[in-house]
Amino acid sequence: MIIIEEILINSALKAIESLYGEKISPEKIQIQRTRKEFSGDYTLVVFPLLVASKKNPEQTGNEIGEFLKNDLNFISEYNIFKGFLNISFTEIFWIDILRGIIETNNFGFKKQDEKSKRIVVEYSSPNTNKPLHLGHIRNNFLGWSASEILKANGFDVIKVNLINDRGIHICKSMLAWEMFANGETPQIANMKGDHYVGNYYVMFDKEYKKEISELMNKGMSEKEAADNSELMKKAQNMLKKWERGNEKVREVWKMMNDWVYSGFDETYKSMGINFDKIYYESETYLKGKEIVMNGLLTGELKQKPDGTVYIDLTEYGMDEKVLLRADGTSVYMTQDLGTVVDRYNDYQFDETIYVVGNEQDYHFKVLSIVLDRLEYSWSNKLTHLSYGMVELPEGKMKSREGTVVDADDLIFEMIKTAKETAEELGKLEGFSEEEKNEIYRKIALGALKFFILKVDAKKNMTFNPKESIDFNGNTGPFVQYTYVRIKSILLKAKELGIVDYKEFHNTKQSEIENSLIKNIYLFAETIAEAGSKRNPAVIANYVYELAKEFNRFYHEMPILKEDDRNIKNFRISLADKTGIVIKDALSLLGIEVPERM
RNA sequence: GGUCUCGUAGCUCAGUUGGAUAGAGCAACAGCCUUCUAAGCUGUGGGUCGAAGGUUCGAAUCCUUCCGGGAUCACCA
Repeated sequence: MIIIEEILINSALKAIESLYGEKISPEKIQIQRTRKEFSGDYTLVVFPLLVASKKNPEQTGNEIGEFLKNDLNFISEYNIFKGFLNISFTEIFWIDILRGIIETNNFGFKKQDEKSKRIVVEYSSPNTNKPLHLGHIRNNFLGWSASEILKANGFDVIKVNLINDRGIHICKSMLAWEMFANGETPQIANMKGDHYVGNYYVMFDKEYKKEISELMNKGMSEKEAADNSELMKKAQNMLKKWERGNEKVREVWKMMNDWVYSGFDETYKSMGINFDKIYYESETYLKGKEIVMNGLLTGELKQKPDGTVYIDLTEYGMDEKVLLRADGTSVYMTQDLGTVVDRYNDYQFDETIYVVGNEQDYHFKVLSIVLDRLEYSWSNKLTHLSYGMVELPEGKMKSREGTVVDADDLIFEMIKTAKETAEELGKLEGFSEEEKNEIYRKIALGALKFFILKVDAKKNMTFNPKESIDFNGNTGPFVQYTYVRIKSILLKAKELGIVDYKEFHNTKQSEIENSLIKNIYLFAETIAEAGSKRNPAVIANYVYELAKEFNRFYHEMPILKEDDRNIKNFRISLADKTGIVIKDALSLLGIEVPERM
C-alpha cells in the first residue's frame, strides 16, 4: 500500500531544493487532508516554506504546485488559497487506491511475527467483595479495546487480570456472612454470587456504623469508637488468621470467592471480555514481601525502629513510602511489586500496561521508581493507561448513597431498550426468539461500548443512565445499522446473480465516492494512531465518520439500480469494502455487528 | 497548602506535531419513505473555545497569571 503523504513530502522536498536551492528538514513540510469546504484532496501548508523561497505565499504555492504536478502523474490540478496549496488527485488514482485496498487482506492490520514486541495489558482487576459497576465497565472496555488495537499494530499482546482476592475488605464480607447467613448460599438465595457477597459487605458496613454510633453515644470520640469496634477487631483477627493459613477461615474464603468468580464470569461473558491469564493477589503478595525483604538486605530500603519498612523518595520530591507494616503485613504497593515481578518472569514483556483509573497516577509513578531503585532493569517498561472517572449527572457515584450503577443491571436495561426499539420499528419479523435476542444483545452492547469508548480515555465522562443511551446519531447502533445496510445490498446483489462485482475498470467517480475511498484509505493510519496513543476513541470517531460518509453516498447514488455495469460493480465493491472496514473497526472496540437489524 | 488534570453550542463530546470561516450528535424547528432497511438523509437556528496577558505570519492548541471543577499527596485498595 502506498503512503500518500510520504510521496508528497518527498516530492515537495525535491521541489524546494530544485526551485530555491535549499535543503530543508522534512518536518517543515506539512501535509494535511484538505478541509471539506475547499476543493482538493491533500493540502500543503506553504507558510513554513517562505523562509526558503523568499517569496510571497501565492507565488511560492504556485511554483511548488507546478513542480508537484509535473513530478507526480496522479496530480490532476491544484489551487492556492491564502497560503494553502490544495492538491487534487486524478480519478484513476483513487480507483487504484481502492483496488489496492481490496486486494489487501486485513487492510490496516499489521501482522505479528517473531520480532513483535510483547505487551502485557493488565485490566479489570476487581476486588472480590462486590459486583462490578459502571467504573469497571469503562476499565474493561478500554482494556479489551486497547489490547485489540495493539494486536492490530502487530504487537504480541497478552491480556491479564489481577484479582484482588485477599485483604480486610474480603474479611468483612466473610464475617458478615458467618454472623447472619445461617449457612445460606447464593443458590438458595437465587442470586448471582458476586451480588450475594456484595450484600454481606454492605451489611458489615451497616452493622459497623451502628456499633460506632452506639459507642459514640456512650461518650467515645469517633476515633476511640473505631479503635474499640468489636466488629472491626473481629475482621482484623480474621485477616490475621487468613495470613497464618487457618484452615477454617481459608475454607470460607475460598467458598465465597468462588461464588464471586462465577458471578464475574457471567458478567465478563455478557460484556464480551476475556483474559489470557488471571493472577490472584493471594498468590503474589508473598513474592512482594520477599522482594521488600531483599531490598532491605541490599540497603535500598530502610526500616524504622518499630519494624516498618519504607523507601525514602524525598529526592524525587515525594514522601517516604511504606512497603511493609510494622506487624509485617503487606500493603498495596508490596503486592503490586510481587505481581509485576512474577509477570516479568512469566512473559519477559517489552512493556506492561496498567489500565487503571487516574486516581492512581501517583501509585504507578512510585511503583516504577521503587523497581528502579531495587535495580530491576525493566523498571522503565511499565506504563499506566490512566483513564478518567465516570460520573453521573448528579456527580460521583457513591456506594454509601446507593448511586452506584451496577454493571449487570445496566447491561440488562440496555438490552431491554434495544428490544423495545426494535419491536417498535418492527424490522425483525421472521426471526426466531433466539436470533432476535442475539441481535438485541449486539445492539445493546454496541451502544454501550461505543458510548464509553468514543470519549477520550484520559478524560472524565458523564453517563446518564436515565436517558439510557441513544440509538441514533453518533452511536454504536448507527454504525451497526450502516453495516447492515451494506449487507443487505450485497445480499440483493447475490440474489440478482451479480457475483463478479470486483471487476471494474476506471470510471469517473463523483466527489462523494472519492471521499468514501479516502475515508477507507485512512483506516490504516487510524489504527496506527490509535495504537500509538493507546486510545480507542480514535477508532470510534473514525468509524462514525466513515459510516456517515457511506450513508451520504448511499442516499445520493444508486448502487444496484445503476445501469452501467462497470459503475455498478465499482459501487458494490465500494460498499463491500466499506462494510469490511466498519466491521473490522468495530471489532477493535469489542463491538459485534448483526447481519440485520 | 504542594503536585497533576480538566474547562469548546442548552446537554454529551470531536477538534492531528500550532494552520483556512471552531465541528458532530442529542434536544428544537422545517423538509424527504409506491424506488437498494427512515436506527437513515437534507436544511435552519444555536459559540467571547472559563478570563486576561504573552510568544508569531497564524493560538481552542504553546507560556504566564487568575477563576472554576476534579484527582492525589494513607501503615485503604
